[in-house]
Amino acid sequence: MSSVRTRFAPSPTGFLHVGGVRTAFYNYLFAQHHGGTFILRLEDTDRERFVPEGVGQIVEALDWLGLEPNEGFWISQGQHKNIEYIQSERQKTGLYQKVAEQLVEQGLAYYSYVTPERYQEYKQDAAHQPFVYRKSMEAEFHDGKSPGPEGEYPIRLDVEAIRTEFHHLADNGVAWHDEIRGDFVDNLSLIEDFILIKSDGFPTYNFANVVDDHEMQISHVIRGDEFISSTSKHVLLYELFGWQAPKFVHLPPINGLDGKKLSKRTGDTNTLEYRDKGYLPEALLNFLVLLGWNDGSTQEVFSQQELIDKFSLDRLNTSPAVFDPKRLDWMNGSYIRELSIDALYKKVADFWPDEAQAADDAYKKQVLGLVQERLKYFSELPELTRFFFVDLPVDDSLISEHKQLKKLSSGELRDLLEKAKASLEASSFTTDDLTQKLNDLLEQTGQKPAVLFSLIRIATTQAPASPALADSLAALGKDRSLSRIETQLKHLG
RNA sequence: GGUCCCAUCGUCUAGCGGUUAGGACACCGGGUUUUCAUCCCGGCAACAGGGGUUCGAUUCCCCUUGGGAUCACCA
Repeated sequence: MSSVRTRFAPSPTGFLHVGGVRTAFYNYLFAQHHGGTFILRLEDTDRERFVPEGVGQIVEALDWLGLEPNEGFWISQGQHKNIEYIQSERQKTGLYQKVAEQLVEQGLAYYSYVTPERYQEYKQDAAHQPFVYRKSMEAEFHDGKSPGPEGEYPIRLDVEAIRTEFHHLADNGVAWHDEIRGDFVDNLSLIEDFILIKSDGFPTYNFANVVDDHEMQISHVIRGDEFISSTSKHVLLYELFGWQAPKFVHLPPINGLDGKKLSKRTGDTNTLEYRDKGYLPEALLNFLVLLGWNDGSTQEVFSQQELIDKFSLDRLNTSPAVFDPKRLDWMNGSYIRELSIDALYKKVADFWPDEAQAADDAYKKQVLGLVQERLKYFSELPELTRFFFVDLPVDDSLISEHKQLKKLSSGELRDLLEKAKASLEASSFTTDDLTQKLNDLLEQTGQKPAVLFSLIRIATTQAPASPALADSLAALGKDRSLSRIETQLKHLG
């Protein structure tokens, strides 16, 4: 077993963001590539922003994507599994409190009396200058009470104390290495006395993250680059505890088309919306993996196994990528086209138009086969196939706006349709025979396909677009095709 | 404002000192006996700017500009 252990550690403050999916996937691929372990940990220490449904939504999305962890929290049949990977559960064991109090005993951390409000005032006063909070500022806030057992006051790290006790940190600063961005170093004077345990007894991200990554023996922390600036805090903690820090990889952000952070306006951000619109998870993943990674070749479409085989940190990009929905559509369409009809049929089960309810499987499969190549995502299915299941009202604009047909008089149109009707009445309505009959009709009328076929197509579908004419007619069948031509004829008067 | 990150076609990207700067998406033409799509062919389109280093910079260094992150009892 490889010693590579990665983790995805979302916060249930809402749904799973597609940007988070890319992060999860990179963690997953890296672990799989090395035969390592991919872990899911829930970071729910912020009880104020906690969204109860968030937990289920995150797992639902990961499950849909097939990113089940090798280890860690999961929900199976409504049951929460491995809750020891949930930080709020871990907090109940007193784990974080114990570690923090050890630091207090060592004189490296202290109970802090400053209120958030007063802290903000301090900051305001320090406008335009760097502001770092220090223990020496505590004196004026001490109300004489001693800290209660419930953690009435938060615990802060005492950086000044660290400076005097850890000379190498005082001299060299806190240094760390990012696997794709190189070396970083922060002077201790830049690191403020940050909070380890909040006054509600829950650990902060900066603290819990370190304790848990160490306990869970995480080898590689692959996360968004918004954490670059707080990594020195984490590394400082590892140094204090004498723990070996994991390797760090900070991913660039994913932006929307407007160059700003991906938002509702530039594309859906909720992963489950992609499922509901009918995107294939493997296509979404393939699209996302290329937003910041490539194998150096011109290959665009990768199977999951290929990605596992080829994924490596050194091919990761450091610059931001823009999420282009059109490229996703292309990717999804290409995945859809690769599917067998039977496989595709199973996947689109929930996307048929209401009118298809009564249709049998064989017919729906036939229709599906005709639209497969033009389907970009499944929720397009109704508009693409409705006319196969129900007679649509005659739409005059289809003819009046047709660049060739609009030149013909209704008499000429009627004449053509009558001939078509007569010809089709003699057809067995197999695709081959229909093709034959249609070709004969071309000769008989002396018309161009653009005119004749368009007219028949419009009369029989009443749709702006449809699959190849002979195929569509064969699927519709003789009765339906002829009756629709009849309807169009009557409409032309 | 302090600290930090980033910078090749509109978009995703290849490039790791010498290339006609390549591919893909999108877009625009053309072809495949109608439309839309698929597929095929073709086209449009980029090294942010300025200094260095070098025989030679898209590539290495610095500055400028632009974009972004962070400066919470959020993660």
